[in-house]
Amino acid sequence: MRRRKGAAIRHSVTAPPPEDLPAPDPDPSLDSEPGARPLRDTGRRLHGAIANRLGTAILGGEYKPGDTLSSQVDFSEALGVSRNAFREAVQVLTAKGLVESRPKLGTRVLPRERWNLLDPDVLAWAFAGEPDAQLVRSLFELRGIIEPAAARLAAERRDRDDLRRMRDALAAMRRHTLATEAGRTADRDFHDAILRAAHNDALMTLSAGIGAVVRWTTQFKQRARGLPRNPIPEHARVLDAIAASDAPAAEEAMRALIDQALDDTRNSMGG
Amino acid sequence: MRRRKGAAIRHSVTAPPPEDLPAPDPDPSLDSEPGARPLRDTGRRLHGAIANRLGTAILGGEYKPGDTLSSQVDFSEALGVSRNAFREAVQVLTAKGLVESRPKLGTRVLPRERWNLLDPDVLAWAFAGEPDAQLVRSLFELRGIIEPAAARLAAERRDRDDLRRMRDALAAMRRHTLATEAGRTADRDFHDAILRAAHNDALMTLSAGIGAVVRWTTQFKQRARGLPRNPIPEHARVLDAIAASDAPAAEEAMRALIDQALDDTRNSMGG
DNA sequence: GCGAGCCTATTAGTCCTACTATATGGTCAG
DNA sequence: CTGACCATATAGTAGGACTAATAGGCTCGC
Repeated sequence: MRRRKGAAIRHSVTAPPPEDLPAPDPDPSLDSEPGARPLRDTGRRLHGAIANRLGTAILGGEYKPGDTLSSQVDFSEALGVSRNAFREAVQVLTAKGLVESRPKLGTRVLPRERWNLLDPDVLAWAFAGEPDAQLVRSLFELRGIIEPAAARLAAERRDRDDLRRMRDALAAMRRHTLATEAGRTADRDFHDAILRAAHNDALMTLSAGIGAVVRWTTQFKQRARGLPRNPIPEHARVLDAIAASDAPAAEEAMRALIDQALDDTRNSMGG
Repeated sequence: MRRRKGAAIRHSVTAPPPEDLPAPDPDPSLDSEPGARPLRDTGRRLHGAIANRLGTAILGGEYKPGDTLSSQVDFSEALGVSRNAFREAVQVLTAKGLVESRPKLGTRVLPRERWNLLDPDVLAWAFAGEPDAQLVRSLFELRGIIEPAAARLAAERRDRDDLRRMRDALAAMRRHTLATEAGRTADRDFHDAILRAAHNDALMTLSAGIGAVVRWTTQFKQRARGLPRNPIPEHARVLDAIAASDAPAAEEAMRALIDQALDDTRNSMGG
């Protein structure tokens, strides 16, 4: 009886005390009825799964800034997890600036400007539901600021490894197309390689966030229209300029690339 | 019948480590050595204080990427806190990309590129000790990319409130100087107001990080030399351009401002 | 001798329960 | 009306017990 697939959250396999809780949910001892709340699929560790759920709920607007969550006792009980696991999830959200907890006041959702929108997890939560058009626009604008500058720096500082990474990624983009998951990953790798090639730790930190944006918006474009435009030539132009150490050309090529992507995204979102 | 705790002793009132006495830890062998470490001053809540301590230790190079921390049982015991509080601190660090925990492997410090360097807390930890010159350079480079672009956008989009915030901040900078804490706060507020005036959520998120950099580096400059240069005229030029909706001038003025700040910082760091 | 696979020891993960600290809001004395 | 104080709700901390995952050693078959 060791292997209990995904169903049971309770650890105690021995029969729980019969009357210790009213338990509206039929605490599945052996039936894997996920009707209530899976809660495990969202992440491997339990507190991570809870953080994911809360995070997507907040980013999805289910809880708005200023709202107060149910008390930790009630909420953890409602989820069927220990208060401990729930608290650790809250710590994660707190660390990302989404909520704030104080005794007697409870746990409240912070105003948007406190959110760490560029945190990879937060971005993933933001794109878990329908992406907010306003947010996508903001992120593209940020890309339009960061990436051309990064391309310029990359043209000045790239080393052999940087170029290899970029070439590999571009080749992978050619092989698979952006219609495939592998292709989108390659696209993200390409942009990531450029950020790395700038040899700037602060920029590299943004890579995770920008990579997420690249990936999600690309997927979104694909879903909306057929194959918008072939993005390979634009990418190749950026690569060539960086390989040639032509900083102004690299910056300009990257700007063109992003403008095109923004244009396609705008069309597919009707904005 | 596993939990038969009925006979548990009713929490003896004899407090084990009472208040004023710092409770000389019997065995300060492992990770914490001097018994007189308050551990509460670093943050209001205990797990926050632990996170601060660990974060500064990691950012300060005390633990290097790949290192494994002592086991949670040992470490929490060495700190004299419950494993619970310690675990919550670890969750915070995990959320910021500093460490990763897995059973049997323990808690390991992640490679630098996984760190959320732009997280305000992480930046604070980075500047808690001697700032790494390389990191400061990276952050200034990022400022040089972000802030001129933000100033350009601000010139196009600023509203009445934005201008008021900027004017107030500049006035406060004039009143107090950068030699005072209030003056540095005003400096940060000025830059923050510009980021806000760009009306871009993603940029606003960077405001917290950039604000921290502004503040810390300014303080550092002050400590190193007397009064380097009067930065007010440069700031005023930026404000004027934004007020006049002159986007190119705003961008250029901001670029000049940052170049000057970078120059001063470089001189004071000998880099 | 050597590799596949079981075994074990270690460590994080989860749960439970009880208690403390903090902040709000209402109450009562002055 | 005002201020101090108490009641209450909620997060914070503690410590103990059990579970799950897994690296590394050990056994055993080949």
